[in-house]
Order: sequence, then structure tokens, then C-alpha cells
Amino acid sequence: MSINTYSYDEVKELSRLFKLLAEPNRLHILCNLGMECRPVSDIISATGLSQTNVSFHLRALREAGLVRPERRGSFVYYCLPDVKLLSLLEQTKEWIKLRRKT
Amino acid sequence: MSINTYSYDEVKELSRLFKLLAEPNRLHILCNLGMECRPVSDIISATGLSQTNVSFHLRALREAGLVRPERRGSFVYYCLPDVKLLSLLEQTKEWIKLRRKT
DNA sequence: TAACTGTATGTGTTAATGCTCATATGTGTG
DNA sequence: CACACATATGAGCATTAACACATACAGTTA
Repeated sequence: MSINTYSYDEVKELSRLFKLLAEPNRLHILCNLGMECRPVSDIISATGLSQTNVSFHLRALREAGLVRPERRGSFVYYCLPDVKLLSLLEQTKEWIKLRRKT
Repeated sequence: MSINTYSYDEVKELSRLFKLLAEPNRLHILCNLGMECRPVSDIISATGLSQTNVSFHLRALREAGLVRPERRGSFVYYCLPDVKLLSLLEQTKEWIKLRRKT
């Protein structure tokens, strides 16, 4: 037996999160949001993606609670509500980097 | 600007990993391998998946270097070559659990 | 209110991927 | 060698998900 066992539900929940992070454009949006709030228009120009596509990905992230929208006038700013996610991403990035050298 | 910036390549590499982890059955195989080496037949009976399907997922994991095959007689044992990955999964699992309470 | 900017959503198309069936390959044993 | 068991692979099918287009909605300003 392994030390950490994973129930079916836990695995399913994990995979749901990973599915969100698995799309390059979506992940790019998420990673480069950092801890700042940015209007959609900024994200569009930063990524070079179409408005529709950015909106599409933001919706997925929003419905999963990974980003939070905030209206300011006619703009909608998006923020990461949780720093911990970024730290997980950072650790994973480092892991990949180390692994390549082996 | 965010503290940690992610290049296009880094994001792409990250997303490639997440894509592998995004499939529930594949993730289930990976999580419950733990740090032990197990023959494919064990994985088949543990997951209840078809032989073909298990082989299919193991191939994906193997080609990404997330598991390592090892022949022992007529059996092929699969192992995780790296503990760190399990720890990342564990942390992610905990993060999800905490988040739900908020 | 009309006109403009910023953002969201519904629909359809296309590409990717998980799964199964049939079959091949590999390994031990009589 | 023949046979049985363990695992891998190729082809085809079915589902899903990313994207674009057109359009709707929300807020600001004239």
C-alpha cells in the first residue's frame, strides 16, 4: 500500500483542476495574472488571443473559482483570490526544470 | 508585473504535464502507484479498467517519464521514478481540501 | 436616448483524445 | 516447439473541448 491513498472523489477533483490547467492559453492567462488584478482588455493584448477566446477561458477559470471578477466602471478586472495556487505552479515549474537535467 | 513570469515555453511544458494528470483514470493509476513497483495486472485489478485501457494510459505516463517500466519475468512492473511528484500531488490535494471550506 | 466601448454568451465546426476490438509481441513452461 | 499468460499496439469510433462568428448585455458619455 502507498502511504497516501486517494479516494475516487479526490482523484476526480484533482483531475478537474488539472484539466483547467492543461490548456496552454488558459494556463498562460492564469500564470501571468500573478497577484495583480487586470482588466480583460489587458489580458487580451498581453496574450494576443481573441476577445472571445479570452472570455471563454476566463469563464472556465471563474466558474472553478480560480479567478475572481470585479467590476470597475465599464471594465471587469480579474484577480487570483489565492496566492497558494501560484506557489504550487511555481513548485511544479521548478520540478520540471530539475527533472530535465537528470 | 507579477513576481514570477512564465515564458511561453514554460507554460507549454507545464500544460503538457497537467494534460497528463487531467485524465481521471490515468491520475488514479499514478496516485495509487505510490512509491511501490507494481505489475500491470495489479493495476488492472485495482482500477477495474480494461487491460487495453491501462496499457494505453501507462504508455502515456511512460513516454512522459512519469513512470518507469521494469521487466521481471513475464511481468512488467511500473514504478514512479521520482517521489517529488507525489508530494506535489499531495500538496495540491490539500489545497483543494482547504479551499472547499472557504 | 443614442452611440460607443468593454465583456459575455450561444451555436457550429474542427481537432484532439479516451476507449474498445482485434491482434501482435514477449516470456516462462510442458 | 506448442501453449498459456502478461503486456503492447494499431485502427476505428465516440466524445469532448477549443476556437471563431455573430450577437447580446452592461456601463459610460454625449
